[in-house]
Amino acid sequence: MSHQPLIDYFNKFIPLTEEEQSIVEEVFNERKIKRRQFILNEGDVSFVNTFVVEGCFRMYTVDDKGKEHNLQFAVENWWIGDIGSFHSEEPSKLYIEALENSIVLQIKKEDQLRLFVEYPKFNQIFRVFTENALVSSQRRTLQNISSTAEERYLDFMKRYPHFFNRISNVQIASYIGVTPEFLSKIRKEITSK
Amino acid sequence: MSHQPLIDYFNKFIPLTEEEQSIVEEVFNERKIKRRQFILNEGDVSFVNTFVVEGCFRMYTVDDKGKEHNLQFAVENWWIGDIGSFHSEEPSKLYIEALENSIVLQIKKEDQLRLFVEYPKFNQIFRVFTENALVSSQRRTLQNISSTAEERYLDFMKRYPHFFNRISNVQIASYIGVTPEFLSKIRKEITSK
DNA sequence: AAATAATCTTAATGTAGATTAAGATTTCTG
DNA sequence: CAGAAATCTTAATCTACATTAAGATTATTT
Repeated sequence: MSHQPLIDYFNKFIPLTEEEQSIVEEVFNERKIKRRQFILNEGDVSFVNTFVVEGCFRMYTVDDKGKEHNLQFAVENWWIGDIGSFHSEEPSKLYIEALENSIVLQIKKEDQLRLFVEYPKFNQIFRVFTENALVSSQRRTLQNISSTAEERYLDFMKRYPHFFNRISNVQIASYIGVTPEFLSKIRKEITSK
Repeated sequence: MSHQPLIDYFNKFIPLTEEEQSIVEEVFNERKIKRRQFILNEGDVSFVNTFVVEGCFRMYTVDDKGKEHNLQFAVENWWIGDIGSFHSEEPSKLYIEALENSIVLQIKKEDQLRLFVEYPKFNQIFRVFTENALVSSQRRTLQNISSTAEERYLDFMKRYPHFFNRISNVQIASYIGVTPEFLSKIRKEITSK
Protein backbone atom coordinates (compact mmCIF):
# COMPACT_ATOMS: atom_id res chain seq x y z
CA MET A 1 0.00 0.00 0.00
CA SER A 2 2.94 2.29 0.40
CA HIS A 3 3.38 2.52 -3.39
CA GLN A 4 0.46 4.94 -3.50
CA PRO A 5 2.55 8.08 -2.75
CA LEU A 6 4.82 7.19 -5.68
CA ILE A 7 1.92 6.49 -8.01
CA ASP A 8 0.32 9.79 -6.97
CA TYR A 9 3.65 11.48 -7.63
CA PHE A 10 3.87 10.04 -11.16
CA ASN A 11 0.21 10.84 -11.82
CA LYS A 12 0.95 14.49 -11.21
CA PHE A 13 3.16 14.41 -14.31
CA ILE A 14 1.09 12.10 -16.51
CA PRO A 15 -1.77 9.81 -15.47
CA LEU A 16 -0.65 6.19 -15.32
CA THR A 17 -2.72 3.31 -16.69
CA GLU A 18 -3.66 0.44 -14.40
CA GLU A 19 -0.98 -1.64 -16.10
CA GLU A 20 1.67 0.99 -15.51
CA GLN A 21 0.62 1.30 -11.88
CA SER A 22 1.00 -2.41 -11.30
CA ILE A 23 4.41 -2.36 -12.97
CA VAL A 24 5.43 0.39 -10.55
CA GLU A 25 4.25 -1.76 -7.66
CA GLU A 26 6.28 -4.65 -9.03
CA VAL A 27 9.61 -2.96 -9.65
CA PHE A 28 9.79 -0.56 -6.70
CA ASN A 29 10.76 -2.28 -3.46
CA GLU A 30 9.87 -0.90 -0.06
CA ARG A 31 12.57 -0.59 2.60
CA LYS A 32 12.52 0.69 6.15
CA ILE A 33 15.63 2.71 7.05
CA LYS A 34 16.66 3.62 10.57
CA ARG A 35 17.95 7.01 11.59
CA ARG A 36 21.68 7.25 10.91
CA GLN A 37 21.59 4.25 8.59
CA PHE A 38 23.42 4.64 5.27
CA ILE A 39 21.86 3.69 1.94
CA LEU A 40 24.97 4.70 -0.02
CA ASN A 41 28.63 4.76 0.99
CA GLU A 42 31.55 6.36 -0.79
CA GLY A 43 33.30 3.81 -2.96
CA ASP A 44 30.15 1.81 -3.70
CA VAL A 45 28.40 1.92 -7.04
CA SER A 46 24.86 3.21 -6.75
CA PHE A 47 22.73 0.53 -8.37
CA VAL A 48 19.44 1.87 -7.07
CA ASN A 49 17.36 5.01 -7.33
CA THR A 50 15.41 5.98 -4.21
CA PHE A 51 12.05 7.67 -3.67
CA VAL A 52 11.30 8.86 -0.12
CA VAL A 53 7.87 7.87 1.18
CA GLU A 54 8.46 8.89 4.80
CA GLY A 55 11.43 10.43 6.55
CA CYS A 56 14.43 12.54 5.67
CA PHE A 57 17.87 11.95 4.13
CA ARG A 58 21.00 13.89 3.35
CA MET A 59 23.52 13.23 0.59
CA TYR A 60 27.03 14.48 1.26
CA THR A 61 30.75 14.19 0.48
CA VAL A 62 33.69 14.21 2.84
CA ASP A 63 36.65 16.34 1.73
CA ASP A 64 40.32 15.51 2.16
CA LYS A 65 40.34 17.22 5.53
CA GLY A 66 37.48 15.06 6.76
CA LYS A 67 34.90 17.80 6.57
CA GLU A 68 31.36 16.93 5.43
CA HIS A 69 29.58 18.94 2.74
CA ASN A 70 25.86 18.41 2.22
CA LEU A 71 24.81 18.33 -1.43
CA GLN A 72 21.12 17.56 -0.99
CA PHE A 73 18.33 16.79 1.45
CA ALA A 74 15.33 14.66 0.55
CA VAL A 75 12.02 14.31 2.35
CA GLU A 76 8.63 12.82 1.41
CA ASN A 77 8.05 12.66 -2.36
CA TRP A 78 11.60 13.52 -3.19
CA TRP A 79 14.17 11.40 -5.01
CA ILE A 80 17.65 10.86 -3.77
CA GLY A 81 20.62 9.06 -5.31
CA ASP A 82 23.90 9.60 -7.07
CA ILE A 83 22.72 9.72 -10.66
CA GLY A 84 26.28 9.99 -11.96
CA SER A 85 27.26 6.69 -10.33
CA PHE A 86 23.88 5.12 -11.19
CA HIS A 87 24.39 5.65 -14.92
CA SER A 88 28.16 5.30 -15.21
CA GLU A 89 28.43 2.47 -12.67
CA GLU A 90 31.54 4.15 -11.28
CA PRO A 91 32.14 4.21 -7.52
CA SER A 92 30.31 7.05 -5.87
CA LYS A 93 32.00 9.84 -3.95
CA LEU A 94 28.82 10.45 -2.00
CA TYR A 95 27.16 9.13 1.15
CA ILE A 96 23.42 9.01 1.75
CA GLU A 97 22.37 8.89 5.39
CA ALA A 98 18.93 8.85 7.01
CA LEU A 99 18.35 11.81 9.32
CA GLU A 100 15.14 10.19 10.59
CA ASN A 101 13.59 6.74 10.61
CA SER A 102 12.35 6.45 7.04
CA ILE A 103 10.46 4.40 4.49
CA VAL A 104 11.63 4.40 0.87
CA LEU A 105 10.81 2.81 -2.44
CA GLN A 106 13.84 1.72 -4.44
CA ILE A 107 14.26 0.65 -8.02
CA LYS A 108 17.26 -1.22 -9.43
CA LYS A 109 19.06 0.28 -12.39
CA GLU A 110 18.16 -2.59 -14.71
CA ASP A 111 14.47 -2.24 -13.78
CA GLN A 112 14.54 1.49 -14.33
CA LEU A 113 16.13 1.11 -17.76
CA ARG A 114 13.54 -1.54 -18.63
CA LEU A 115 10.79 0.82 -17.51
CA PHE A 116 12.12 3.48 -19.88
CA VAL A 117 12.13 1.06 -22.77
CA GLU A 118 8.79 -0.62 -22.19
CA TYR A 119 6.90 2.41 -20.95
CA PRO A 120 8.38 5.49 -22.66
CA LYS A 121 6.05 7.67 -20.58
CA PHE A 122 8.58 7.30 -17.77
CA ASN A 123 11.24 8.94 -19.90
CA GLN A 124 9.08 12.03 -19.95
CA ILE A 125 8.33 11.94 -16.24
CA PHE A 126 11.98 11.54 -15.35
CA ARG A 127 13.03 14.18 -17.90
CA VAL A 128 10.68 16.72 -16.34
CA PHE A 129 11.71 16.19 -12.77
CA THR A 130 15.38 16.07 -13.75
CA GLU A 131 14.91 19.44 -15.44
CA ASN A 132 13.34 20.79 -12.24
CA ALA A 133 16.30 19.47 -10.26
CA LEU A 134 18.70 21.14 -12.70
CA VAL A 135 16.94 24.49 -12.36
CA SER A 136 17.25 24.25 -8.57
CA SER A 137 20.87 23.21 -8.79
CA GLN A 138 21.74 26.10 -11.08
CA ARG A 139 20.02 28.56 -8.78
CA ARG A 140 22.09 27.23 -5.91
CA THR A 141 25.26 27.52 -7.97
CA LEU A 142 24.53 31.17 -8.63
CA GLN A 143 23.81 31.78 -4.96
CA ASN A 144 27.08 30.22 -3.95
CA ILE A 145 29.07 32.61 -6.16
CA SER A 146 27.01 35.72 -5.63
CA SER A 147 25.14 35.72 -2.31
CA THR A 148 26.27 36.13 1.27
CA ALA A 149 25.86 33.26 3.71
CA GLU A 150 23.02 35.16 5.40
CA GLU A 151 21.18 35.49 2.10
CA ARG A 152 21.62 31.78 1.46
CA TYR A 153 20.31 30.89 4.91
CA LEU A 154 17.25 33.14 4.56
CA ASP A 155 16.55 31.70 1.11
CA PHE A 156 16.79 28.16 2.48
CA MET A 157 14.29 28.95 5.25
CA LYS A 158 11.92 30.61 2.82
CA ARG A 159 12.17 27.93 0.16
CA TYR A 160 11.82 24.87 2.36
CA PRO A 161 9.54 25.84 5.27
CA HIS A 162 7.91 22.41 5.27
CA PHE A 163 11.05 20.61 6.35
CA PHE A 164 13.27 23.38 7.65
CA ASN A 165 12.51 22.51 11.28
CA ARG A 166 13.35 18.84 10.81
CA ILE A 167 16.97 19.57 9.99
CA SER A 168 19.59 20.53 12.55
CA ASN A 169 21.51 23.75 12.18
CA VAL A 170 24.75 21.80 11.80
CA GLN A 171 23.33 20.11 8.69
CA ILE A 172 21.94 23.37 7.32
CA ALA A 173 25.30 25.04 7.82
CA SER A 174 26.96 22.22 5.92
CA TYR A 175 24.41 22.65 3.11
CA ILE A 176 24.78 26.41 2.69
CA GLY A 177 28.54 26.09 2.96
CA VAL A 178 29.43 27.73 6.28
CA THR A 179 30.55 26.54 9.70
CA PRO A 180 28.01 25.93 12.46
CA GLU A 181 29.64 28.72 14.44
CA PHE A 182 29.14 31.22 11.67
CA LEU A 183 25.54 30.10 11.18
CA SER A 184 24.96 30.71 14.87
CA LYS A 185 26.30 34.21 14.46
CA ILE A 186 24.09 34.85 11.44
CA ARG A 187 21.01 33.62 13.30
CA LYS A 188 21.79 35.90 16.20
CA GLU A 189 22.08 38.88 13.87
CA ILE A 190 18.80 38.01 12.19
CA THR A 191 16.90 37.84 15.47
CA SER A 192 18.32 41.16 16.60
CA LYS A 193 16.95 42.97 13.53
CA MET B 1 23.49 21.47 -44.18
CA SER B 2 24.28 22.84 -40.76
CA HIS B 3 21.72 20.53 -39.12
CA GLN B 4 24.21 17.70 -39.45
CA PRO B 5 26.08 18.44 -36.21
CA LEU B 6 22.78 18.31 -34.32
CA ILE B 7 21.70 15.09 -36.02
CA ASP B 8 25.11 13.58 -35.24
CA TYR B 9 24.68 14.72 -31.65
CA PHE B 10 21.27 13.02 -31.34
CA ASN B 11 22.55 9.90 -33.10
CA LYS B 12 25.12 9.49 -30.36
CA PHE B 13 22.26 8.92 -27.92
CA ILE B 14 19.92 6.91 -30.15
CA PRO B 15 20.05 6.56 -33.92
CA LEU B 16 17.40 8.67 -35.65
CA THR B 17 15.27 7.41 -38.52
CA GLU B 18 15.24 9.33 -41.80
CA GLU B 19 11.84 10.69 -40.82
CA GLU B 20 13.10 11.88 -37.44
CA GLN B 21 16.09 13.50 -39.11
CA SER B 22 13.91 15.46 -41.49
CA ILE B 23 11.69 16.57 -38.64
CA VAL B 24 14.81 17.87 -36.87
CA GLU B 25 15.73 19.79 -40.02
CA GLU B 26 12.23 21.21 -40.14
CA VAL B 27 11.81 22.40 -36.55
CA PHE B 28 15.33 23.63 -35.77
CA ASN B 29 16.07 27.04 -37.26
CA GLU B 30 19.56 28.22 -38.05
CA ARG B 31 20.67 31.66 -36.85
CA LYS B 32 23.94 33.55 -37.15
CA ILE B 33 24.85 35.49 -34.03
CA LYS B 34 27.50 38.19 -33.83
CA ARG B 35 30.00 38.50 -31.05
CA ARG B 36 28.48 40.43 -28.15
CA GLN B 37 24.95 39.87 -29.43
CA PHE B 38 22.37 38.74 -26.87
CA ILE B 39 20.01 35.84 -27.50
CA LEU B 40 18.31 36.23 -24.11
CA ASN B 41 17.83 39.29 -21.92
CA GLU B 42 16.74 39.47 -18.32
CA GLY B 43 13.02 40.08 -18.13
CA ASP B 44 12.23 38.22 -21.35
CA VAL B 45 10.62 34.82 -21.41
CA SER B 46 12.84 32.21 -23.04
CA PHE B 47 10.67 30.67 -25.74
CA VAL B 48 13.52 28.88 -27.49
CA ASN B 49 16.09 26.23 -26.74
CA THR B 50 19.48 26.70 -28.41
CA PHE B 51 22.07 24.23 -29.73
CA VAL B 52 25.50 25.68 -30.58
CA VAL B 53 26.86 24.64 -33.98
CA GLU B 54 29.79 27.07 -34.05
CA GLY B 55 31.01 29.64 -31.57
CA CYS B 56 30.81 30.30 -27.86
CA PHE B 57 28.24 31.74 -25.43
CA ARG B 58 27.97 32.61 -21.77
CA MET B 59 24.82 32.67 -19.63
CA TYR B 60 24.94 34.99 -16.64
CA THR B 61 23.01 37.04 -14.06
CA VAL B 62 23.63 40.54 -12.81
CA ASP B 63 23.32 40.99 -9.05
CA ASP B 64 21.85 43.98 -7.25
CA LYS B 65 25.26 45.63 -7.17
CA GLY B 66 25.61 45.33 -10.93
CA LYS B 67 28.13 42.52 -10.79
CA GLU B 68 27.95 39.76 -13.41
CA HIS B 69 28.06 36.07 -12.42
CA ASN B 70 28.58 33.46 -15.12
CA LEU B 71 26.41 30.39 -14.73
CA GLN B 72 27.40 28.51 -17.87
CA PHE B 73 29.47 28.56 -21.06
CA ALA B 74 28.44 26.75 -24.21
CA VAL B 75 30.52 25.86 -27.27
CA GLU B 76 30.01 23.55 -30.24
CA ASN B 77 27.55 20.72 -29.55
CA TRP B 78 26.36 22.18 -26.30
CA TRP B 79 22.90 23.42 -25.40
CA ILE B 80 22.24 26.75 -23.79
CA GLY B 81 19.05 28.29 -22.49
CA ASP B 82 17.13 29.10 -19.36
CA ILE B 83 15.16 25.91 -18.93
CA GLY B 84 13.31 27.30 -15.93
CA SER B 85 11.91 30.18 -17.97
CA PHE B 86 11.40 27.93 -21.02
CA HIS B 87 9.07 25.60 -19.14
CA SER B 88 7.41 28.00 -16.72
CA GLU B 89 7.18 30.88 -19.22
CA GLU B 90 8.19 33.25 -16.46
CA PRO B 91 10.56 36.13 -17.19
CA SER B 92 14.17 35.02 -17.07
CA LYS B 93 16.74 36.44 -14.68
CA LEU B 94 19.50 35.43 -17.06
CA TYR B 95 21.32 36.89 -20.05
CA ILE B 96 22.87 34.86 -22.85
CA GLU B 97 25.61 36.62 -24.81
CA ALA B 98 27.80 35.46 -27.68
CA LEU B 99 31.51 35.56 -26.85
CA GLU B 100 32.36 34.86 -30.51
CA ASN B 101 30.59 35.08 -33.83
CA SER B 102 28.41 31.99 -33.73
CA ILE B 103 25.96 29.76 -35.58
CA VAL B 104 23.13 28.14 -33.65
CA LEU B 105 20.10 25.94 -34.19
CA GLN B 106 17.05 27.01 -32.22
CA ILE B 107 13.78 25.28 -31.53
CA LYS B 108 10.62 26.97 -30.29
CA LYS B 109 9.02 25.65 -27.14
CA GLU B 110 5.86 24.54 -28.91
CA ASP B 111 7.92 22.61 -31.48
CA GLN B 112 9.98 20.97 -28.76
CA LEU B 113 6.89 19.88 -26.86
CA ARG B 114 5.41 18.53 -30.09
CA LEU B 115 8.62 16.63 -30.75
CA PHE B 116 8.34 14.99 -27.33
CA VAL B 117 4.76 13.92 -28.00
CA GLU B 118 5.17 12.70 -31.57
CA TYR B 119 8.64 11.21 -31.23
CA PRO B 120 9.03 9.96 -27.64
CA LYS B 121 12.61 9.03 -28.43
CA PHE B 122 13.44 12.71 -27.88
CA ASN B 123 12.20 12.47 -24.31
CA GLN B 124 14.90 9.90 -23.70
CA ILE B 125 17.60 11.91 -25.43
CA PHE B 126 16.72 15.06 -23.52
CA ARG B 127 16.40 13.11 -20.25
CA VAL B 128 19.91 11.70 -20.65
CA PHE B 129 21.64 14.96 -21.42
CA THR B 130 19.68 16.76 -18.71
CA GLU B 131 20.92 14.13 -16.24
CA ASN B 132 24.47 14.75 -17.43
CA ALA B 133 23.97 18.48 -16.94
CA LEU B 134 22.64 17.86 -13.43
CA VAL B 135 25.65 15.74 -12.49
CA SER B 136 27.95 18.56 -13.65
CA SER B 137 25.92 21.15 -11.82
CA GLN B 138 25.99 19.18 -8.59
CA ARG B 139 29.72 18.71 -8.84
CA ARG B 140 30.11 22.46 -9.25
CA THR B 141 27.87 23.08 -6.26
CA LEU B 142 30.05 20.86 -4.11
CA GLN B 143 33.18 22.60 -5.36
CA ASN B 144 31.76 25.99 -4.50
CA ILE B 145 31.18 24.99 -0.88
CA SER B 146 34.26 22.88 -0.37
CA SER B 147 37.12 23.86 -2.69
CA THR B 148 39.46 26.84 -2.78
CA ALA B 149 39.37 29.20 -5.74
CA GLU B 150 42.68 27.79 -6.93
CA GLU B 151 41.28 24.26 -6.93
CA ARG B 152 38.27 25.43 -8.88
CA TYR B 153 40.44 27.17 -11.45
CA LEU B 154 42.67 24.12 -11.92
CA ASP B 155 39.64 21.89 -12.27
CA PHE B 156 38.15 24.19 -14.88
CA MET B 157 41.38 24.11 -16.94
CA LYS B 158 41.59 20.34 -16.65
CA ARG B 159 37.94 19.67 -17.44
CA TYR B 160 37.52 21.99 -20.39
CA PRO B 161 40.88 22.10 -22.22
CA HIS B 162 39.14 22.25 -25.62
CA PHE B 163 37.66 25.67 -25.01
CA PHE B 164 39.65 27.00 -22.07
CA ASN B 165 41.80 29.21 -24.31
CA ARG B 166 38.81 30.75 -26.03
CA ILE B 167 37.51 32.35 -22.85
CA SER B 168 39.02 35.42 -21.24
CA ASN B 169 40.26 35.31 -17.67
CA VAL B 170 37.65 37.88 -16.67
CA GLN B 171 34.90 35.48 -17.76
CA ILE B 172 36.57 32.51 -16.11
CA ALA B 173 36.91 34.46 -12.87
CA SER B 174 33.21 35.29 -13.03
CA TYR B 175 32.45 31.59 -13.57
CA ILE B 176 34.52 30.23 -10.68
CA GLY B 177 33.25 33.02 -8.45
CA VAL B 178 36.29 35.23 -7.81
CA THR B 179 37.48 38.64 -8.95
CA PRO B 180 39.76 39.01 -11.95
CA GLU B 181 42.44 40.41 -9.62
CA PHE B 182 42.34 37.35 -7.41
CA LEU B 183 42.45 35.04 -10.43
CA SER B 184 45.55 36.89 -11.59
CA LYS B 185 47.14 36.26 -8.22
CA ILE B 186 46.22 32.58 -8.35
CA ARG B 187 47.69 32.21 -11.83
CA LYS B 188 50.91 33.84 -10.71
CA GLU B 189 51.18 31.44 -7.79
CA ILE B 190 50.54 28.46 -10.06
CA THR B 191 53.29 29.46 -12.52
CA SER B 192 55.78 29.96 -9.69
CA LYS B 193 55.29 26.37 -8.45
C1' DA C 1 48.46 53.85 -37.85
C1' DA C 2 46.52 56.13 -33.82
C1' DA C 3 43.13 56.14 -30.43
C1' DT C 4 40.18 53.68 -27.55
C1' DA C 5 38.64 49.90 -24.97
C1' DA C 6 39.34 45.74 -22.73
C1' DT C 7 42.16 42.72 -20.38
C1' DC C 8 45.81 41.49 -17.33
C1' DT C 9 48.83 42.33 -13.57
C1' DT C 10 50.31 44.15 -9.14
C1' DA C 11 49.83 45.57 -4.38
C1' DA C 12 47.91 47.78 -0.19
C1' DT C 13 43.94 47.64 2.68
C1' DG C 14 39.46 45.75 4.11
C1' DT C 15 36.04 41.98 5.18
C1' DA C 16 33.13 37.75 5.21
C1' DG C 17 33.75 33.72 6.91
C1' DA C 18 37.07 29.96 9.11
C1' DT C 19 39.46 28.22 12.92
C1' DT C 20 40.22 27.50 17.63
C1' DA C 21 38.47 27.12 22.12
C1' DA C 22 35.12 26.40 25.36
C1' DG C 23 30.81 26.85 27.95
C1' DA C 24 25.61 26.18 27.91
C1' DT C 25 21.80 23.61 26.42
C1' DT C 26 19.35 19.90 24.42
C1' DT C 27 18.84 15.26 22.92
C1' DC C 28 19.82 10.51 23.04
C1' DT C 29 20.95 6.11 25.17
C1' DG C 30 21.24 2.42 28.42
C1' DC D 1 17.05 8.88 35.62
C1' DA D 2 22.10 9.72 34.97
C1' DG D 3 25.59 10.01 31.87
C1' DA D 4 27.16 10.62 27.31
C1' DA D 5 26.79 12.68 23.00
C1' DA D 6 25.32 16.09 20.03
C1' DT D 7 23.97 20.55 19.25
C1' DC D 8 24.05 25.42 19.90
C1' DT D 9 26.18 29.63 21.29
C1' DT D 10 29.91 32.90 22.08
C1' DA D 11 34.24 35.24 21.13
C1' DA D 12 39.14 36.04 19.93
C1' DT D 13 42.24 35.41 16.22
C1' DC D 14 43.31 34.05 11.54
C1' DT D 15 42.75 33.74 6.41
C1' DA D 16 40.92 33.41 1.69
C1' DC D 17 39.25 36.48 -1.06
C1' DA D 18 37.22 41.39 -2.11
C1' DT D 19 37.89 46.12 -2.86
C1' DT D 20 40.38 49.97 -4.34
C1' DA D 21 43.78 51.90 -7.20
C1' DA D 22 46.58 52.10 -10.98
C1' DG D 23 50.03 50.78 -14.45
C1' DA D 24 51.21 47.58 -18.39
C1' DT D 25 49.75 44.99 -22.20
C1' DT D 26 46.76 43.40 -25.73
C1' DA D 27 42.83 43.65 -28.72
C1' DT D 28 39.54 46.35 -31.16
C1' DT D 29 37.84 50.28 -33.53
C1' DT D 30 38.13 54.24 -36.38
